[in-house]
Amino acid sequence: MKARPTIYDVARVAGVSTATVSRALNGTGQIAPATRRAIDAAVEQLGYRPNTIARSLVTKSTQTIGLLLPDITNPFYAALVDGIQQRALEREHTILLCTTEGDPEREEVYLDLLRSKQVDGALAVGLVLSADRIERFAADGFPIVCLDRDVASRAVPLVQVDNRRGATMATEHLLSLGHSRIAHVTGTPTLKISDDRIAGYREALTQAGVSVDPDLLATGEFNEESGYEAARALLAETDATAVFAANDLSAIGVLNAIAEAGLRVPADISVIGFDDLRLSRYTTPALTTIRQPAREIAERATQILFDMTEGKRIRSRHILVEPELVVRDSTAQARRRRARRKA
Amino acid sequence: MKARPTIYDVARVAGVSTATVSRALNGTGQIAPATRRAIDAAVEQLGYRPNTIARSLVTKSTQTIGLLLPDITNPFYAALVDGIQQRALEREHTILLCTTEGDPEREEVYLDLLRSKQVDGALAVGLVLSADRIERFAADGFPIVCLDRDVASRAVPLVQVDNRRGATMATEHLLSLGHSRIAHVTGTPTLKISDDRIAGYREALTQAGVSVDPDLLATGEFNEESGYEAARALLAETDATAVFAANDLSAIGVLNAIAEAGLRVPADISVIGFDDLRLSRYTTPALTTIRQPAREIAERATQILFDMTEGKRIRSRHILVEPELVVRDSTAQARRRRARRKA
DNA sequence: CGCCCCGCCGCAACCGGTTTCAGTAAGCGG
DNA sequence: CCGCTTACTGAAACCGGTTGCGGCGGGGCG
Repeated sequence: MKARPTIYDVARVAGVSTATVSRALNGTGQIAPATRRAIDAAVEQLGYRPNTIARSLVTKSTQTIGLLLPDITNPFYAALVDGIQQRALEREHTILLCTTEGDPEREEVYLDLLRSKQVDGALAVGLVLSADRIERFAADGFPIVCLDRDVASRAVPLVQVDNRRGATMATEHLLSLGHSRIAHVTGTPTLKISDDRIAGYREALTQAGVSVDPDLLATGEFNEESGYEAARALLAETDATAVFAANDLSAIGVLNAIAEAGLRVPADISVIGFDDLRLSRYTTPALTTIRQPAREIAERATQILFDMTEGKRIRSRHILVEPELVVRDSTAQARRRRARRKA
Repeated sequence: MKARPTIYDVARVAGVSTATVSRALNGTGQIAPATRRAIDAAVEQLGYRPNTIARSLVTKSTQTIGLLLPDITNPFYAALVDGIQQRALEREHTILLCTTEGDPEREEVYLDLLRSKQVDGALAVGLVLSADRIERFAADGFPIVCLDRDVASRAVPLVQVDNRRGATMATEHLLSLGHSRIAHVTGTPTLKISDDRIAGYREALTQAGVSVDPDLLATGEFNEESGYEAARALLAETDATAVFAANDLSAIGVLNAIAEAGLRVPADISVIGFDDLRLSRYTTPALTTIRQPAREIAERATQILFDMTEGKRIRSRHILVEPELVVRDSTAQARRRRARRKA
C-alpha cells in the first residue's frame, strides 16, 4: 500500500503547523480565512485523508460499536442489524460484526477483542455468558446493552419485546377462534425467552379455563428444521387444531410439515408465528403472527448505548416494547376436532 | 471508562522495560524464562489487555476487513456474510459492516471511511460506483474484492456464480419437463447479473428452438414484493405454464401470487428460483432452484483479499463458480396449455 | 501613548504500543 | 585467560494524530 500523506505533509505544503491543520480540519479553535484556504488547498492537492487510528489513540473514541449476535443468517437478527446500522449511521458510527453461535466462550473472546479494539461500546442480542463475567466488563466501564434475548446480569440494560404478552396474544387469538387443542412449538429450551413464551401460552390457556396438556408442547430451536420436526410429531401424536410456533422461522417449518401431511392451513389447522419477518407475508398461506418491532428495539438499544458512552444516567435498565397481533391467512375458525393420525 | 493498565504499568510491575514486555507478549525475540514469568504475573495481576489501536498505528495492520453490501436483510447476502465471517475468524480478523443500499455515494463514503480506519482491505458485494472512482482506490493500493454482483472495473477481482450458466440450467430444466411457455421474472434491471440471467434464459430457449416472447419477461427487483407483482401481471396477461424467477426471494413472491390466483404449483404452473436460500426448502411447495454456493463464493473472495493484503500476485481476476440445479417440488411435467385469465 | 485583550498560531508533550540499535553478561573454544 | 558468540534487555525513536499553553501582533480604550 502506497504511503499516504500525513498531517505533516499537509502542514508543510500549507506552510503551517500540524496543530493548525488539525484545528482547521476539526473546526476547533479559530483559523484565519487565508490559512484555512491554504490548508484546504493542500489537502485537496495531496488527497489527504486523516488516519482515524492515530486520532482514536488520543481521543479514545473509535466511532465504532461492536455487535454480538448468534447468527446473522436469522432474518430477524438481520432486521435488528439493519435498524442498528441506521441509527449508528446517523451518529457516524460504524459497526463491527461478531457472530457467536450462542457460544459463551466466543462471546467472551469477542468482548475482550472489542475492548482491545477500543470500540465505544457493544450491542449484544442476548448473552449466554455467565453473570460474573459479564459484570467484569460492566465494572470496567465497558458499555454493553443487550437486545431481544435475555442476559444473565441485571448490570446491563436490556430492551426486548414483551415475550410473555406476545405469547398470550397469540394464544388468545387462537382461543377466540374457537380452538381448544392448541399446540406450542417452543423455542430453544435453554433460552429464557422460550420460557417466557411458554409462560404466556400457559397463562392464556388457564385464563380461558382450558387445561394445558403437556403433550401439546413440542420443543423446537427457533428454526425451520426444528419447527418441521416438531410439527410432524405433533401431527402424528396429538389432535391439535392449532399451533403457536415460537417464531416465524419455526412456523414456516410447521406449515411445511402440515402441507406434507396433506392437511390444509387454515382449514384443518391454524398456525400462528412470532416475529413478523418480512417474508412471513409471503408464505402460503400468509402467516398470522405476533409482530416484534425490530426497528424500534434496535433503535432504542442503540440509543441507550450511545447514552451510556456519553456517561448519561440510564433510567430504565429493562425496556419492554409492545408486541402486536397481525392477522393474515394462516388462522381461522376451528371447525371440527381433528383425529390424530396414528397411535 | 476506567483507565485501563498500559504496557508501561506492566513493565513497571514486572521490573522490565516496555520493549521486553512487548516482545514477551508477541513472542518475538528471546526472553529469559524468569522474566517471562514475571511479565505473565504482572499481566495477570493488572488484568492487562493490549490496546490494539496503538499497535495498529505502528504495525499498519488492523486485523479488520470492511464489508460493503447493499442490504443485510437479504438472506443470500446474510449467507455470504456468514461465510466471510468464518474465514475471517480463522485469520483472526474482524469485519466492519457497511450497508450501502446500492447507493454509489454511500459506497464511496464508506470506502473512504474504511481506508481512514486503516482496514486491511474491503470486500464488496457488487459495486455500482463508477469505474474511475473505484480505480482511484485500487491505484492507491487499497485492496478491494467484489463478490456475487458485478463491478464496473476490471481492476478489482470478482468472484461470482456463473449466472448465465445457472439461468440456462433453470430454463433447460423447465424445457425438459415439456414447458414451452416459460416466463422470466427478471432481477433489478440496472444490474448486470440480471442481464446475465436473462441472456442465459434466452440462450436456452433459442437453443431448444423455442421462440422467445418478450411478453413473457416481467421485470422484478430481486425481492418478494416485486416477484409477486410481476407474477400477477404474468398470470393475467400471458399463458405461461412455468416461470423462472431471477432469485428465490422473487420466486417466493411468485408462489404467493399463484396461490392467490387459485392455481396450484406445480400442477398448473411450475416455478424455479435462483440462490437456494436455506428456507427455500420450506416453501410450499418446496422450491426447485439453482443453487449458488454462497459459502464457497464467500470463502474464495475472502481468500483472495487476504492474498492481496499479503502482496501476492492474483492469478485470476474473475472467478466463476458453478451453479447446481436442485430439484424439489415446485416444478413438474407440463400438462395442458394454460388459458390466460383476461385480455 | 501605554496597556490589555483577543485572534491566531506554533511548540512540544502525549496517546500506547513496536522496533532498531546498542549494550551487558554469560558461555565457550582455543 | 582472552576474544568472540550468543542470549537477553533497555533507551529511544517512531507511528500520526490532538491539545495545553504560551507567544505575537494589532486594535480599542483610558
